[in-house]
Amino acid sequence: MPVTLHDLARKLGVSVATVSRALSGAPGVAEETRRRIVEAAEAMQYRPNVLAQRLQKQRTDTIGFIIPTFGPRFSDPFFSELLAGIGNEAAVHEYDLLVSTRPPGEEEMIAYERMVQERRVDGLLVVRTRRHDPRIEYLQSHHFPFVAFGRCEAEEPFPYVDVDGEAGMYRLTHHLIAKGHRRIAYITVSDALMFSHYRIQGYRRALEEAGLPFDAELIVEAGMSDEEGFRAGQALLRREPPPTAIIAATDLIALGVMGAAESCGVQVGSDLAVAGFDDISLASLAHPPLTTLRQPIYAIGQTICRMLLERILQGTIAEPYRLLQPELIVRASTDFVYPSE
Amino acid sequence: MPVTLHDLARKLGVSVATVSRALSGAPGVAEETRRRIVEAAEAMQYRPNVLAQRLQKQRTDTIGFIIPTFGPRFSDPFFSELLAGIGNEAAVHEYDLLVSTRPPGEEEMIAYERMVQERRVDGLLVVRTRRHDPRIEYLQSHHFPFVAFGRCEAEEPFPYVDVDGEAGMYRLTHHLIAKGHRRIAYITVSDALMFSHYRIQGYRRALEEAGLPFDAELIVEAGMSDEEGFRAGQALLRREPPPTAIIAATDLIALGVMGAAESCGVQVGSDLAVAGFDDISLASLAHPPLTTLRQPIYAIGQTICRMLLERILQGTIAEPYRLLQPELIVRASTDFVYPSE
DNA sequence: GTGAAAGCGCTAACAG
DNA sequence: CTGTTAGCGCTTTCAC
Repeated sequence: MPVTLHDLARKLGVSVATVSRALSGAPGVAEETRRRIVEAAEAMQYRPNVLAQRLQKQRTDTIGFIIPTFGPRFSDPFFSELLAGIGNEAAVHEYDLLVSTRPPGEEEMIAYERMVQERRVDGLLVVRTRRHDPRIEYLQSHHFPFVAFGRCEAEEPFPYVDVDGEAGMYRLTHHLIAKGHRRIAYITVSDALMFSHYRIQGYRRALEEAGLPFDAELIVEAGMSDEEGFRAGQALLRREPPPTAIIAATDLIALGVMGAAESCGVQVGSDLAVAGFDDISLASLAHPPLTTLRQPIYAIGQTICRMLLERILQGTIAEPYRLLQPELIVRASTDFVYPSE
Repeated sequence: MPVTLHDLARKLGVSVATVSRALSGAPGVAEETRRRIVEAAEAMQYRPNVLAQRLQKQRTDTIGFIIPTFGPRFSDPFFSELLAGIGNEAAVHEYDLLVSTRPPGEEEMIAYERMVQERRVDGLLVVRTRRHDPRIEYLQSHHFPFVAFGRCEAEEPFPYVDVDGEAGMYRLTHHLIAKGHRRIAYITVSDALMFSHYRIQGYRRALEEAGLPFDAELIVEAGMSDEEGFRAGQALLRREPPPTAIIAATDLIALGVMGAAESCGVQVGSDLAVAGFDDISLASLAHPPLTTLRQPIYAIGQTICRMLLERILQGTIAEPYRLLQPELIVRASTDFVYPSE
């Protein structure tokens, strides 16, 4: 049986109120009394019952993070780093982090409703936003504190951190054009995902500005895995004539493309340029190393967590809209000049 | 202001006890009364306050998972899949999952003490066990429910799921020997990690049984990242004579080794065999595809979670010690015969 | 400076 | 079958 405030109070011959005050550092306790209480608490190994504290305070001291869609073979190198950033930041502020998945076969919104309506958490982090995002609409309509990683096409503004995928892909495409490429293919993921929507726009803008035709044959949509990238890459390499460069919406997909090139006997880094987005750690170790756009995932995790705590604790966020610029990392997979036709 | 049991009771002219019973499905409520209550609850959008329920029941309905050591650039493709398994299983049983990291600069045990002593969770999942594991000793001494992924050299037995790394590496090494290799190098990680300890033992046993000498020159210790694998691979390839095969303790390391081979102009799949352990999704897409030992990570996550819930709910676990056999997946990185000397 | 007492919202024993 | 009551362990007025 754990020691309670009551036990301590009885032992010391004071009231529970005094003990509570002394331990919480509230004013109005004689220094001498406080000392005695703190000492006894130490000696008796007193630990507050967080459940009781929470019920009384009507706060959970917990933030929530609902992991976006999940299959058995979900594997995202990206995700662990984001979680590390969030988790560490939460821990620093002594907040618990509740992680939830959508149980197999369950509606996604149910997880959100549980969190919000049953008040399991004080605030939520939303990631991988969609253009029209019911989660965000729901949270807004319930005035529930949240911060998103990613923007979305919502009526009301909301606090977010995002990486400027449009600008990033623009610069990357521009880089490829400067290297002499004219047939630049693009592997996109679902346009319903906000980041995907922005990224492909950057690609299109760069083509336009360079006066290059937009060729629907060179656009393929794939799922967000290396396996899917492999398939999409193969499909693109069968085009006639084939592209001389392939941009993938994510590094994971780009790694799949490199596998596909290998399987087709195409040499990445001389016959074909390949580039991705994210700069996962494997990008620099691929053969050849992969050109990509780096986003500071760990720092983003920290930032969205800190912003959410700001919102919860102070009711407002000093700098609620943050758009970060990704850094173009040119590596051997694109660092060669393609001979002009 | 959310609707409480009290509000409902007053509205319906019954007592809170009756409402509580009706909603929880407890016996002893007239069918007609129950119907009225359930209807009203629905209509008024009643949601139980989980904090109050927990305080009263003295259970948190939450399990905890403390993520092992974490740097800013922590990135483990492996980990997201494990978390998916755990999270989905917890959700199915309506348990919350509390994920905690060790805040930067804090002792690891502090996170465990918080969880246990402040009763934030009903049980814990421990992963990446160490030979001598203070976390496990601590949990045992406090009689706190937990299940581990991995064994350890503890006095008292404890429930775990593990993959037989010794047997796996034995079979893999045997496979390489059968392919004609005689100089088989091994990249290990810290021997303090239980899985690492077992894996290298399988390698040694296979060498012994084949009558091959054990050459300390061919063993290198590395950290658990692709970058470290790259460095270790380079070091091994500089040996004189170099190994004809390299086994890495993990796939991530093996991928780094393949990068190193590339950088040294060594052809993996003909000059050099490389193999790993885990079967992460990138293994099959490497160039050439990587031979490895597959462990069913998602299923392991589900299983340790289910076992923990069994322990919490029933006090005991039907099958508390589970040792799974990894599956040897032979791919092109080792699937060639090395000419005998 | 300290104590008594009233809850936070819920469950469960005990009566009726 | 239903209501009354007593907590779960803590914080926080309000008196003294």
